[in-house]
Parts: sequence; structure tokens; C-alpha cells
Amino acid sequence: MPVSTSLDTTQAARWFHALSDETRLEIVERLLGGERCVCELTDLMDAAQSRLSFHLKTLKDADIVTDRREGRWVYYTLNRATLDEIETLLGSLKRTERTAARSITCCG
Amino acid sequence: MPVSTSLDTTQAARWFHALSDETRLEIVERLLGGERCVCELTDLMDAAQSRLSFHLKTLKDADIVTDRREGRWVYYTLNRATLDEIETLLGSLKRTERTAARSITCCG
DNA sequence: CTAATACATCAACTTTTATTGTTCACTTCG
DNA sequence: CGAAGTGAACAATAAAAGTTGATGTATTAG
Repeated sequence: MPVSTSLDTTQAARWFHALSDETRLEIVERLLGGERCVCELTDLMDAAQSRLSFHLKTLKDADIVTDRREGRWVYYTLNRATLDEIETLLGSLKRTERTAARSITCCG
Repeated sequence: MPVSTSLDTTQAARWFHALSDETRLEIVERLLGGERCVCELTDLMDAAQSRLSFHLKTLKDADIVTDRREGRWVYYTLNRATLDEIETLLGSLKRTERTAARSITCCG
């Protein structure tokens, strides 16, 4: 049972995990300029297709990207809404911090 | 070789990895109210001491917390500076996003 | 000095993640 | 239709991360 201030640690862990890998961050980097299909990313990053597919799925499962099929291509895009949420979460961490609570007696 | 807009993916991955675990996020949650010693956290979270020690080290290595010894207690505190940096990083991800760059021809 | 407390570290083990190569499904093109 | 391209999914393996219990090291209390 989480504490009262409670951030949703499960959700947060999912987001941060998705962003915790260099390959995935490089993908995010490529998507900064707008949507890309998998084959573009494969070319740009010189990575095996199955590897990218794995990481794209990870990002998608965490709602950090969305995909869209167009003919035989699948385009991936950053999900601004999720990035907003993560930023908000971080903001709330910073804000609460200043309330020093040395109230609890340390170990008897 | 990273792209020109380049976020430091290595550093970012380190930060996000540190935040990608539920136990560590719970620790962060407890530190929101101010610094805590390990024994307080152990009590509050009902977790084995070695487990907490492991996670605290992970957070510390990523500069998300700092520690301070006082007598036989070690107090951990959130590192506001790092949280700032992470928030800034996220902000930059969001900002750059809108520049649609469908310039590259997709796969010939 | 001895005992007890707080915490880090280590070793053994389990669980998760990531990589690679292969296969499968879908779409388009001839 | 069949062949080729795009991308997901799977299986096998490798590597990384997390858990647990035990041991080691300060520090303080008696």
C-alpha cells in the first residue's frame, strides 16, 4: 500500500524503464524530428530489424510512441501526451522535496 | 556517433534506469518528505536491509540521491539538481517534437 | 574492552532484458 | 498468381539486474 502523496510507481517504473535503454533513447532521438517508419530507423541506426522491432514494442507498450500503418510501412511517432505526464511527475517530485520531515525518530 | 540534436543518451539511460524500479521509486517517495536514514526506510518499507542498500547504491550511482553519514547513521536525500536536469531533458524532448521532418524518402 | 547497532558488500541464485537468426503474415508490384 | 519488401513474433542464447542470507566494518553504548 503506497504512501499518501503517492505517485503511481507501477506506471512510473514502466515509463522510466522504457527510457532506460540507449537504443531506445536513440530511437526517441530519431523521432524528435517527426514520424519515421521502421525501415528508416533501421537504416539510420544500422541495427537489425528484429532488434528495433523489439525496442519499438517496448516503447509502444509504455505509450511513449504510437504507431500507424500505411500500406506496407509502419510509422512510429513520439507520444507527446505521455512525455507531458512524465514531465509532470518529475515536477511533482521536485516540488514536494523541500518539506523537510525529520519527524520520525530514527531507530529508537 | 549520435545525431546533432543529441541528448546524452548514456547519461539519460543511467538516470532513467535508476528510476525504472518500483522499489527505488518507493524509496524516492519516502525521501520526498526529506532525508531519511536507512533504518527508517527499512522500517517504513518492510524490506531487507541488503535489498535497500543495493537500491540506494543504484540511486546514488545515478546521482539521484546523496548520502551523508552522521554517527552510525547514513542519511539519504533526493538530489534536486539531478531531478532538475532530468526534467529539463524531458522538456527538450517535447519541444523538439513538433518539427515534422518527413524529408527522408522511405526505403527507396 | 565487549556487545550491539547501522549499514555496506559479497557470493549464490533467480528473474528480467536484450540480441540474433529465423519464420510468419501482410501488402504491393509485376 | 508468385516474388519481393516491410515488419512482427518466436526460440535460443547471452547478459544484466534483483533477491537473499551471510559476513565485514564502523561507530556508539555499557
